[in-house]
Amino acid sequence: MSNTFAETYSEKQVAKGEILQHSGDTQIQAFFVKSGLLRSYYLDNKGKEHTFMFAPENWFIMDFSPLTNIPCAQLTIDALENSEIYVIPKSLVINIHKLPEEELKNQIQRFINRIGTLQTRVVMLMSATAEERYVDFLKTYPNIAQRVPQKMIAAYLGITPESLSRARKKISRP
Amino acid sequence: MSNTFAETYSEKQVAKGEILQHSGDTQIQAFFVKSGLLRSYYLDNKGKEHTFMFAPENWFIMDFSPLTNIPCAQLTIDALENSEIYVIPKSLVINIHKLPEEELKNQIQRFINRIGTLQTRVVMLMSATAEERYVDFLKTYPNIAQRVPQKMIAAYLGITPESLSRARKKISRP
DNA sequence: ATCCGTTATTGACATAGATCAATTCTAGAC
DNA sequence: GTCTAGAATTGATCTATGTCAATAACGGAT
Repeated sequence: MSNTFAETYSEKQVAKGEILQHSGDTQIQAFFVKSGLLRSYYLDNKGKEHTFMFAPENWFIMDFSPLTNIPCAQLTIDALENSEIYVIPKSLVINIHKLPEEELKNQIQRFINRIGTLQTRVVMLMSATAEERYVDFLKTYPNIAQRVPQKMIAAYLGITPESLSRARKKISRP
Repeated sequence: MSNTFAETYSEKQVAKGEILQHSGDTQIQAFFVKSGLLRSYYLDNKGKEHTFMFAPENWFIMDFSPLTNIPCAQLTIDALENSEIYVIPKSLVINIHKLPEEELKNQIQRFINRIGTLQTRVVMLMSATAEERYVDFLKTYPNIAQRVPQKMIAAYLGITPESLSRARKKISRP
């Protein structure tokens, strides 16, 4: 990150299990993961957790909905490992046109990448079976699969832990 | 749109059924719908169409994947109605930092809105039943439901036309 | 208005994945 | 090391949604 950018964020250590943002919060921030692993998830009205994304080293994570016409955060963000993070104020995300040109370009590219990732995710959720989605997940996030509990991967794929267990079994000895 | 912005796009009339971008294209553009209705969809390896999005008046539509590390377009974009559109070159999407400040802010907000919309879509696909997703669709896009064939709505919701037909029946007389 | 091809509906049946319940496994606390 | 709570696996069902097939309803072209 550029120096100018660095002036505006704050550094923070978070312990495994710590919650950085609650669903319903109106104050929101973005988080950049220097080391460790964060996660965002959606808690549905039946009390079920749905993993929205994992953020390992060098990833940004934030809930964009409060920047649109939705008033408060839909997602909860927590730490799956002890992590070193940068906390980036919302104003810096909204007013990125005030960033130095280099950082502005980076931020725009990050937006585009996020849109691309979500596009692929939507397409996968609509067209692929649970097993195919799991294989795709392994390919896309090879280093994450070992670091998070399987039930959270299942919650990312939109299936139950039981179904994921069966899919894994089927893949290991087909 | 600002005048400066206007210098760079071209206007175009497209007839219903016309294809503006094929999956596999390496040359990509963004389209702004002045009047009419465009659609983007993903064709899976079983030959099934999955509606990615609808773009009625005043919407932008484009396939972002070729702006990430994916080399060519994953989506096909076509016209569901005779439409008047602006064709926006890729360079203008990538180099938005060269836009006048006002238009830059608008474009950033559009990116954020798109991310927010996709976030909600992913959450819905993972946590809601087919019927719930349909009800949500009607609420979110009330004016589109009447204008597009139901099979395309089904393809947007990730269900079959048959299932949508049954869901509709159930809603009309529960 | 009439045709014809596409779209929507309906029914019967199949299946992926969910749910519930019972073990087994594992990692952290002591 | 041993305990213990949560995580993962496995088995037996259940259910939402898909598939296949047949009919009905549109809607554009002539």
